[in-house]
Amino acid sequence: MSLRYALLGLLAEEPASGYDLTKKFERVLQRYAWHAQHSQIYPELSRMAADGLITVAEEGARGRRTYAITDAGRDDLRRWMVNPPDAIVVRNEFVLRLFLLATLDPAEARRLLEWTADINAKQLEELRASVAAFDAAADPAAGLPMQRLVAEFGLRSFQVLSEWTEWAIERIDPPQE
Amino acid sequence: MSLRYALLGLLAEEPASGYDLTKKFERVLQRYAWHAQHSQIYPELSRMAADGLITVAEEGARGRRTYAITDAGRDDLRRWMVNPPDAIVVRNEFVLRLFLLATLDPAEARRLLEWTADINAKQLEELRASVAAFDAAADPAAGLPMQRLVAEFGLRSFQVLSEWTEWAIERIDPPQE
DNA sequence: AATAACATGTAACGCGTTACATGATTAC
DNA sequence: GTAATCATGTAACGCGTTACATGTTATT
Repeated sequence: MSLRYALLGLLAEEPASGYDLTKKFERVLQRYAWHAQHSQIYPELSRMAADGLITVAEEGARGRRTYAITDAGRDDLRRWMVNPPDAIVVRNEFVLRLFLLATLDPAEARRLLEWTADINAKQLEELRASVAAFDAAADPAAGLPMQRLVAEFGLRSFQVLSEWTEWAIERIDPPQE
Repeated sequence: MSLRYALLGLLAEEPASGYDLTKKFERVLQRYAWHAQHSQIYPELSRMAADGLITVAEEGARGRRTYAITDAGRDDLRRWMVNPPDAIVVRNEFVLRLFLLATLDPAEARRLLEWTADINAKQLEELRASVAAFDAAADPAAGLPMQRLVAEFGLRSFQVLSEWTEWAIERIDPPQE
């Protein structure tokens, strides 16, 4: 059911088409929170419309259908948001590899960590740039919007992974080649 | 296919039964890396045995079957470990709620963050205790084993979430009740 | 004797991925 | 005119969850 609430949450910010939502998943949610492809999104939007959680707000060119959240949808979303489950369940193939690092020999483990550090550094740089652009444009008198709070969480998470990989590489057996 | 490699990885450390593996998932992997229940684990073990990646090493009381990884299994696992995908895909319902925090009013968002901080603090304490016990028993002359490296990643991740929730709560609109 | 923990199995259903399929509009 | 992007849809298959189902061994 998480897909449904991810979609509802995005539609709570602004109306969007299945195509728009697919792009948002790719650009943002996939790396941190949730993933879905268009083949899953389109049928789910139809079901959500049938359930009265969203409505077609506009029909555009190329069969584009822009959906908007309804009051019933907002209610449903709110209920889900304030009733989190008590167990945290995560699926992260990348972290799974970290857990199984001990099954590699030190040289290979080192290489995997270096790869990790690499792609992480790239993602951190991207996020840093977009946050900097946002901060430059923002009104310093106003409070931080929620989106900025979450971006901060992203920054700090990348930062930790970056520091940890450096720390771990230093501690792996063959200290240098 | 990640389930298969999670199981192979655990069996690479030591032989285990489906029951043992189910417990390991619950205790360790679920929170950070991967999740599976016994109903998924038992059939997968049968398939892995049929594919020659593991073998029944021992049959015990109550129909217990202890599996051990084979050389073919180690090869397969190694191949998977050193060939990570280039996109990071994460499913984390908890982080999804953080992304959708903006859909709640400030008071509710604050409550959700406080709940987050709470369960996070508990998990951090548990991990801290088990790491402290491990460090006390470890030989200071030997290098840190991989498992200790990963535990460090867990500690730092919890630490970041803890600091961030505190930071975010301070920045949410109604500064106090 | 009862309860908890150990131990495995499977059927039904729902969620998620891959692949196939089609067509319109925009930019070069 | 042709390639890229926009835009949607669905079938087949594989992965994951829930629920049902059964029996053994250890502890109190």
